[in-house]
Amino acid sequence: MPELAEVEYVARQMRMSVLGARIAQITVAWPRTISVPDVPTFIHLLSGQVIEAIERRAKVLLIMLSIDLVLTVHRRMSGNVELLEAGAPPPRYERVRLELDDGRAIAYSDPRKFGRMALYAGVDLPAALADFGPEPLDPEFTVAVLARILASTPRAVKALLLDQHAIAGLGNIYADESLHAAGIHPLLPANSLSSTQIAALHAAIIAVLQLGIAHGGTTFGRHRGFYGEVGHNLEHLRVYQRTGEPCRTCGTPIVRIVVAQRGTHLCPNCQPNTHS
DNA sequence: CTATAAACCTGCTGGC
DNA sequence: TGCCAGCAGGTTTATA
Repeated sequence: MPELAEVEYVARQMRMSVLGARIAQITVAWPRTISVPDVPTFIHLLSGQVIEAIERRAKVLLIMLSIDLVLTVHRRMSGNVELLEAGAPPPRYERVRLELDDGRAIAYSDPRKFGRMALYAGVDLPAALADFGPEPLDPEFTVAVLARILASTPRAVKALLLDQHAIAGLGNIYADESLHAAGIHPLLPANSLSSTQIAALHAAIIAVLQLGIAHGGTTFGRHRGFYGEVGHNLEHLRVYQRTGEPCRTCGTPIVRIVVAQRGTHLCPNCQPNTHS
């Protein structure tokens, strides 16, 4: 769920509502949520910081603070970042809470406890984010860039799309949706795709992500927006979690296979296991 | 380099 | 209704 589209949507919401707010008090209910630095230092450094900007890289939310500090949040499988109005009850599974000096609070909840927060000095941020591939929605992500990534390996194309070192921000949902929209079978070797297929995949990745953002993300399970609301992209998905249901393009039942240890959904008619 | 499995965690679903 | 196995949006690390 929290893939690029979900993180981007929340980042945009945060820009509308918490820029300029000061963090007054920090509570850490599950210490392992904080990967770096240690919890006492984390709390000490964060206290009194003003939220100056909100950005995103891959699936990581970046909260830029005063005094050249950056708070990063990776929600992994089940994390949510939500705004609590003054007096609002905490969400279930709250792991970290940032109380703002205006009475509101930013709550991080995460039932599975996989998500992580970290605090970096600005100078250390580039190194922390260095291993990500290009941003799919950045103008620099051209067909030629995608072609070069695909040509570099014989791995299954779906496995490559999930690899954050290759391309940043795609997860299981949007990888499946991108491949369906492009008419490409997930098991095809990445370096076997035709130039026509590469161009189709490039367009599909961008379209699928932009649609996901426009719909407020895909709530399959527990993704929530910054104001606690569900995203509506689930009803627009064409293959993900639709095993056995008719393809919205041709009516053929959607099939589920396993690729790179991940459930993978495809239309065997729209996504033939061949090139051209 | 590539692939696979396990680990980190808990909740939910489906089968019996 | 109740219990249990298996599965889930992600990433990292160890092993082959």
